[in-house]
Amino acid sequence: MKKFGSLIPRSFYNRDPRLVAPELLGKILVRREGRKVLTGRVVEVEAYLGENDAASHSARGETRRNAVMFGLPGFVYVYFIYGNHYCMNVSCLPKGIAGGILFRALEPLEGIEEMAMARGISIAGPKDLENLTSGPGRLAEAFDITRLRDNGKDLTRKKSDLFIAEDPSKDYDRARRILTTPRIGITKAAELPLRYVLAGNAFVSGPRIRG
DNA sequence: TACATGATGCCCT
DNA sequence: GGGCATCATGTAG
Repeated sequence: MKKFGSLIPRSFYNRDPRLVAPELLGKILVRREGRKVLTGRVVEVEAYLGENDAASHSARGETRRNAVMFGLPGFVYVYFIYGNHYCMNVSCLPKGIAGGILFRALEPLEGIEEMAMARGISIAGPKDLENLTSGPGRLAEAFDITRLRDNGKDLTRKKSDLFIAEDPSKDYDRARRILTTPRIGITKAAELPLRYVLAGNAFVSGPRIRG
């Protein structure tokens, strides 16, 4: 049985992040580590816009750090935050127009032992599994996503060691329900409802959301 | 060159 | 629920 389906094409990302973000839920993030494969289902994302979004890194124009957000859609933007954590985004909209989506939580599927190793924890119970990739810093650490290794990488090439694919289990796709909430951990434009989660999913970060 | 700040997570109460 | 580690980046001087 196939673990992940067809690759998501660049045209998928060549739209407003507010349209791409909810559709990204349920897709599969794939990391190749040599012979091993790590996969996780996207269960929580946040949209970040361009100039009209004060919370976005691209709000004040292009710099060397945020250049990927202004480039072609479907590329990885990784930044380092709070001296401790990496966060992973994918660029949206055509070249020259900023926009992107932050990956906030995954449901780990394959390579759970490798992820736990990367996180420096052991899985002793269901709570440990739920916390494995629940949060932007956590999922980046579990998938060994760093700025040096992954920033600027093309997510739409299957030969890449990092890409996004369809979820082949259609039953899950049918059952999904999407919830929209304000974004987490920001001070500017905090009221905008640009966070998207799969309702009721145990791997969503933050307080439990019933659905 | 210096400094303030942040799209977080962990540990302590 | 709150404090804090820790550093790349951006902006000011």
